[in-house]
Amino acid sequence: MDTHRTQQDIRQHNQQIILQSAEEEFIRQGYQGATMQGIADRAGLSKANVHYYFKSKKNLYKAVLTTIIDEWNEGLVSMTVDSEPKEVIAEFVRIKLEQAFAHPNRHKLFALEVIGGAPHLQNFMASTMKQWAQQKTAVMKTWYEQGKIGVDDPLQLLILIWASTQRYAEFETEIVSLLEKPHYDPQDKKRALDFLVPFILRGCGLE
Amino acid sequence: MDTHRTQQDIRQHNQQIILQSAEEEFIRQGYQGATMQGIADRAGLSKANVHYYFKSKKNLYKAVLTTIIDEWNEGLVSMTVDSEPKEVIAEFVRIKLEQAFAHPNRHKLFALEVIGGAPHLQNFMASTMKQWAQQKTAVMKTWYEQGKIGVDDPLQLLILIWASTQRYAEFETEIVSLLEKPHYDPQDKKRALDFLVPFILRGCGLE
DNA sequence: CAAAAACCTGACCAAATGGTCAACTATTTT
DNA sequence: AAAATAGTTGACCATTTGGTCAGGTTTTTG
Repeated sequence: MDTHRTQQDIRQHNQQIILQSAEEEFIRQGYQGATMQGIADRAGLSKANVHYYFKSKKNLYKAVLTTIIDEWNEGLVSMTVDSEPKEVIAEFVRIKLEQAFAHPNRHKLFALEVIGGAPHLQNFMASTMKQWAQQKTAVMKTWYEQGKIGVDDPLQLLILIWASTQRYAEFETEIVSLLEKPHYDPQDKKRALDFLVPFILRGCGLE
Repeated sequence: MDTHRTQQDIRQHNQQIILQSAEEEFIRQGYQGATMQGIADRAGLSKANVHYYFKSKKNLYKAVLTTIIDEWNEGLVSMTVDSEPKEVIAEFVRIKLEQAFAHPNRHKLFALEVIGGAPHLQNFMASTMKQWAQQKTAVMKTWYEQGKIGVDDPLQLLILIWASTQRYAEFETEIVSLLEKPHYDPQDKKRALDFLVPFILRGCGLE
């Protein structure tokens, strides 16, 4: 039918569909369990063709992980000593929850990596993530000292916010089962948001 | 040296060391990635001997999962309409956090299963866990209607408590990295507890 | 103490899988 | 339009791995 796809289109399309297929296979089967054949089938390509775009399984896996890490910086709340804590924290929870519902698979794969000891993420966690966390906790510590917030251990707060938002992505299977639905519907994100934001603000002694 | 181990001792010891080795291998490598040879090596037994005790890899994996599910019921807080919400919730958080620090591997494996779609846990999640959650949320709903608690969506609260406590087990790698330590030390559990209990109680509008 | 039962293992297989490559087709360039 | 470049694939291979089994050793039983 469309006999005239440019090579650019072909390349872009195939690379993307392979990455997406790989992401799902890696989540469902784990790194070792996922097969190049399975990824190829899901993508509707031949196994050899997948190898044409990604030299090896490890190479493909790293490409998938890179996508995830690149996304990590999206929508990071700017947080300074002069910001209004209530606004910043609420916005942070909102963004994290948005991401969790928008890209559950990426959160799942990230979680799989961390649980398995983060063999491919050590560099990222030891540098980017650690620095980011240290900067944020320093600001929050100042807030505490100025009496603007009721939490004296900001790292614990950060862990709780990550945990409570990302949970909706990582444990989708469990939560959806408890909700007795096959999938999330838009209301579920709203329910989570309407619960989490006030709850966390109260926890912080705000509002 | 100890030439006179009874067969009962041998059996018990080997089964246990195999289960423990398998648990670690399954976490580190995933189900497919874990090899019977690797499990045998870690246990200090021959591969054939592992097969002597557990007929197949799938069989061994199910045995490991069963251990985890059996433990699930340990220390479940009794929660009735007449209980004092503040006490019950604080105790629940305490127990969950205790379990997370005491058995991180089991939480990790459970999480791996759920993230991967819970192929081996569907029965458990659809029956035991769902019924338990429904019973607890019903009680909390009554608390809310009686004005004893400031949370109107108990399931969200349950999810948050699970998420924020189990996180310390599942994401041990990440948290330990942020703490700049090789392992948790006893103070870390205390820090988590001292943060979480008051935070969650405030979130619930208690205290 | 000898027969039975339980425990243990090296050697071996069939199946699955990551990866390669020569040859083929489609697109782009000159 | 033909040469060059990029995309595609079936067939093939080396390696790994779950699982088996005959025959061995140790413990228990009568």
